[in-house]
Amino acid sequence: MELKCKCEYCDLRNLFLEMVKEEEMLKLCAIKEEKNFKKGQVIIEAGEPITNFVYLKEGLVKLFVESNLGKEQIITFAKPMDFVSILSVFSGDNYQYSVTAIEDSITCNIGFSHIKKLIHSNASFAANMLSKMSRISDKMILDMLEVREKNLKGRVAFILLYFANHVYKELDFELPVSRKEIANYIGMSTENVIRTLSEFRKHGIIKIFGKVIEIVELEKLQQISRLG
Amino acid sequence: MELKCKCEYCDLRNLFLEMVKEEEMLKLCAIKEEKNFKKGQVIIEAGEPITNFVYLKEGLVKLFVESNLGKEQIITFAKPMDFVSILSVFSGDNYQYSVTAIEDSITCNIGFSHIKKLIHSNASFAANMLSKMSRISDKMILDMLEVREKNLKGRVAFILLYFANHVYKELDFELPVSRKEIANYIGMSTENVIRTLSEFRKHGIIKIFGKVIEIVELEKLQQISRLG
DNA sequence: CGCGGCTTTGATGTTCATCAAGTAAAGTGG
DNA sequence: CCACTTTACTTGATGAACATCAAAGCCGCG
Repeated sequence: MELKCKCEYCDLRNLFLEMVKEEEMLKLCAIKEEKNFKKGQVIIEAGEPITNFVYLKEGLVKLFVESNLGKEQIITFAKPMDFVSILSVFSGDNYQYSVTAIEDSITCNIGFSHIKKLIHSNASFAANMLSKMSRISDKMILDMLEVREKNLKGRVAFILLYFANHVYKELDFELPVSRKEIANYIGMSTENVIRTLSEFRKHGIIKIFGKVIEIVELEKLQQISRLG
Repeated sequence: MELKCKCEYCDLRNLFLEMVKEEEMLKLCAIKEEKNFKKGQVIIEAGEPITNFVYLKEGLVKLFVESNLGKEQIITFAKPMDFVSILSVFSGDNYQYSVTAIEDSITCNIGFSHIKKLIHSNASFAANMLSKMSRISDKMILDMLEVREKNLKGRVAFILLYFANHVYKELDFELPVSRKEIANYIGMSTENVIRTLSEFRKHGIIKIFGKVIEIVELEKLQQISRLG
């Protein structure tokens, strides 16, 4: 059988567009645009008008806003198959959050007007979107609450476990973020993030080779995250 | 003209069900159930299976979760016309958050299966829901971030202004929440919330009569909230 | 009336931010 | 490729912000 469109085999299709008929799919496939971003490049700038519906196909990104005094507040990280733009996409005309690649990334962009049309004409698609959005917003809120109730050590342990368990699925990985970015995510100072990492190292809980982290005592780290 | 259903004049209808046709409306009207809750009563318990789609018609409620150690973490407050159940409603089979009345409240409940049917058959309704949900989740997240970047005084000022500006629209109002609940919302200790209120009082920024608060120096309070 | 929860204030200690200073790493222009 | 600049990282010292503990008054409620 001839492959009419690469999208047919794209995981994103299964995750987000499963409710779309063949015919629609081909149309979207023709319209969609893939974009490459180098580590550090801006994908979406808060305040910009929403023109595209953006998925992350490969890589890793951070969502953040700037606080009153220009300090970056990281809301969450997103992996492939996570949304990138979806949260504010339906809420207004402008993006509420900025998105930046923290690893080389590829996005799949679909003109927003097309998605809008789809939603207004295909109830199953809309329902599906609703449920996905709901799950994502739930998760983000629960995550923020979980982080908030922890102390410094607990928060640092939490983010290490996040990368180990949910992103890389290895105990040995290269941190895609700077110490400062960790600080901006967990809401603590950079110095104290570093101090805590050093402390974990001194106690033999982790090993540090620059950006590379190896979790040695997983259970201890989990315990710190739970109780902290 | 004969009034077939009280819902025709309900504000909720305009806000949430505007996309529904007359015929559907009458059906929902017959199905819907209004419930009264006294201050303090539980409306939704986290973990319960989702059976109803719940709006707040009158009153004031708090949404919260229990942290690991049984400590209440308040996520947000909801006024009439705000959602109550909508956030987790589409994300899974169980409520993720608990909801309790902090003032005498009336909810309008619609069996969830009916809403589901509507969403799957009426794309405009689904699209409308999507946009409302998106706005709410955006607002909640931005609020949480805003609170997080403030210090103790800034946070207390923020919540006073929230009640004054968004809930009661008066500078003189009765706090519907205990000091402890304020603490659980802004993520600080009860004692320090009290201390801060006392300090505001000593500085002539507010007056306190038990639960009743009068904001005297609005601009100062706004300044504290901004800079804090 | 008396009990338990809410409120208030003070005293104390911990946690964390900030400041300072130095090293390492990474980008930049010649 | 090297000097230069900038940015990231690290550690220590200090002080501020905040939690916690303790004790007492208050209020509502059975």
